[in-house]
Amino acid sequence: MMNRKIKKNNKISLFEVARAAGVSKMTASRVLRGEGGYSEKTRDTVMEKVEELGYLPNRLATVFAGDKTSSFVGVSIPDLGNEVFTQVLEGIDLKLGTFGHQSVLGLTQHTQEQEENWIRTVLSWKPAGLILTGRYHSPRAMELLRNASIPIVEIWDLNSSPLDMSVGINHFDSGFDMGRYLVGCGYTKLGYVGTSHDTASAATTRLDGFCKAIMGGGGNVVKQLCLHDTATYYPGFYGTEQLLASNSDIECIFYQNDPMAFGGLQYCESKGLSVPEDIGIAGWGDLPIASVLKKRLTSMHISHLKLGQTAAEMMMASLSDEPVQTCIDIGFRLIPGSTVRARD
Amino acid sequence: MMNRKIKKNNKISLFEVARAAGVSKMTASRVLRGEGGYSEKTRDTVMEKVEELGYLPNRLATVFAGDKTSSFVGVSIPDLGNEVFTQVLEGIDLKLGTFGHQSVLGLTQHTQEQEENWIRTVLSWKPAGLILTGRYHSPRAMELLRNASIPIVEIWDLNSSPLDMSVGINHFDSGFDMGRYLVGCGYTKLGYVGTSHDTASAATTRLDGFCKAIMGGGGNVVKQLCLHDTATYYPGFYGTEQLLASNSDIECIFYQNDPMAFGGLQYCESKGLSVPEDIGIAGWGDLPIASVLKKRLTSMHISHLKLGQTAAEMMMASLSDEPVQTCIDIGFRLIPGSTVRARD
DNA sequence: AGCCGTTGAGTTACCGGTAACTTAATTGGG
DNA sequence: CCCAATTAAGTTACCGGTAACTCAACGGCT
Repeated sequence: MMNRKIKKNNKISLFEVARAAGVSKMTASRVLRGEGGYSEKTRDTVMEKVEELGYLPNRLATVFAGDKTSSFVGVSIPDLGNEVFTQVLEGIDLKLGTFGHQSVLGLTQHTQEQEENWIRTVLSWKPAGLILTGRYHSPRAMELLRNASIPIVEIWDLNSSPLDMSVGINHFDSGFDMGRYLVGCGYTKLGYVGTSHDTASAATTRLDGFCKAIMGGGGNVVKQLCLHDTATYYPGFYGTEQLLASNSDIECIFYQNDPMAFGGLQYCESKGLSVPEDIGIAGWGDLPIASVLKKRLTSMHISHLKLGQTAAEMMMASLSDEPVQTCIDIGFRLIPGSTVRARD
Repeated sequence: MMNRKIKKNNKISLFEVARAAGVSKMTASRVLRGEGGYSEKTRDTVMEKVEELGYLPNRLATVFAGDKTSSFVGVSIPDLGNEVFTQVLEGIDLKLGTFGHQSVLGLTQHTQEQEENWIRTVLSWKPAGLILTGRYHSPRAMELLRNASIPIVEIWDLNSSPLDMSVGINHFDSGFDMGRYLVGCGYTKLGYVGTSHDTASAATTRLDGFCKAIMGGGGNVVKQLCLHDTATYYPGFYGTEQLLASNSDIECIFYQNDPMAFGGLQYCESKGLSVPEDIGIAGWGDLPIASVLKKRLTSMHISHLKLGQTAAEMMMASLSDEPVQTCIDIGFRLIPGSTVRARD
């Protein structure tokens, strides 16, 4: 460790710079902010000393002094094991970066309790704004958010009456459309494999929409399997095994996302089941892996990166008091693929 | 937008709480920090008012006042498109969270310039420490880091003479071991597909180790393909196509990571090439996708999550002045798999 | 010459906590 | 019963910037 002691030495604050340059703190401050009100000679002297002393501004002081907000944006994401969210996060962070803002990460692990704790903590740092995944928050969190009086973007799950702003897709509709499509393909006995064990989640909303479409189309969602696991490859694999073991008459399976669907595909292949002849497989999210499969995976395309970027843009617009559309639907697009029967 | 105006109203600072409770700011401060030096009655009154007024402490002020560091830890990661890094980041953030610290994210996009800019910005927030991916930083970044006098953990690429602390693996050795293993399988004409176009990267170091082992074993790395793309599925697919188009005699391909290797597998399957009969495929990283493939992918296992957690633990230990091992090797384990020929 | 506007500064106060010190009230021991 | 030790507070100053104000010097114009 090389820390601690040095601290007292390298306390190069604006004052030290100003003294070295033979001016007052205020003048140095003005130079650094390019505010004007100083001669060229003074500016050069100050900048020279800044360089010489290796002065690093203390933004804490700036924010604190001005009683303004920082250039932090708090970003909460359920987890990073799900590629969907990492893409969204990447979109957010890169876009925020272009505006000189930083993301403070919060992994909620799909619990409102963790989210609430994180919100409380991050608010104490006076962030410029918050970007939250999902529309469901604990009552206390809601109160904190309402009192925070900073811009808030709720992403992922489109929210027609957001706390402040919202961008995402209508998950119910996306599930519904997939259901309707599969019904149109002639399937009547469907199954579902996912991991959400929570009514307040987008995946559950998709499932609701899916079921409605199936029922409405005269089909039946024979079994909905919600595993206690993360939504990735292997749970898709063994979830499929479980599903088919108890309900061998299922004709087609809808998965929470593409990695799970891929796990299902692999299970089918390992058991000699042909897709789509013996069983149909439909994913959700249209993730990069789909690009290399020999059969195009039936899925639902969402522009994750764009979603994140849009969230960041809304945040920035709101911070600069530009007019902002409070609710943006990113939309989705069904990828017919060839892992389900062709439509009649 | 519901922001701005309210701000002036809800400026509930410690002073307001203290006044409401009929005590001084200092007493309220003591109560909140549980420092002692107050009666039970006073404590109850203060806590009641805190609750009633919805007081949220301003940590900016605390940090600023004490001239101490915050509970932020800056975490730089090349990108989030690579599952390897998202797992590391998840490990870091979850572990930091248990210590009440937050991650400030920085995506460097594999450039030292971006890293340097991010370091400068994040340092101005007086973070408690920094966790950086990689051992290569720009000269100015190095200077900033040395002067920062906060704990720094360099991860991913093990660094025997780190700035402060380091945790990761020896990439050269991991590449070497893979090379030696493949030579042992009887391969003499090897190929490589990756995306690093940068000498200062762990992937390049792996490739160096790989080449050394192959050469030393009497084999030959016929072609090294470094695409200008992100290291995921599709580049693995078309990279394989390119590689085989120009060098059809290659017997085995080593990939920068598992997703690329999977892309390669898919390419081979699409062309009717049998793996490992016609061509050998070796990945790196042992990512979740490997768990569902019908043939175990030959790869190199690294505990990404543990790497992240260890980094966070080292950081926390250093912050609490506990003795810390400055250099931790997380190690790797070769997964023989069955996508390369069996050893003689 | 006298006046005023502009330029290039400096001064003061403050943001919201906390360290360090002081002070008043209560308790306890000899 | 009085003085010392303890408890439960209050006061002051400060962290590092910046807003808002003040001030001096200069030059151009009538």
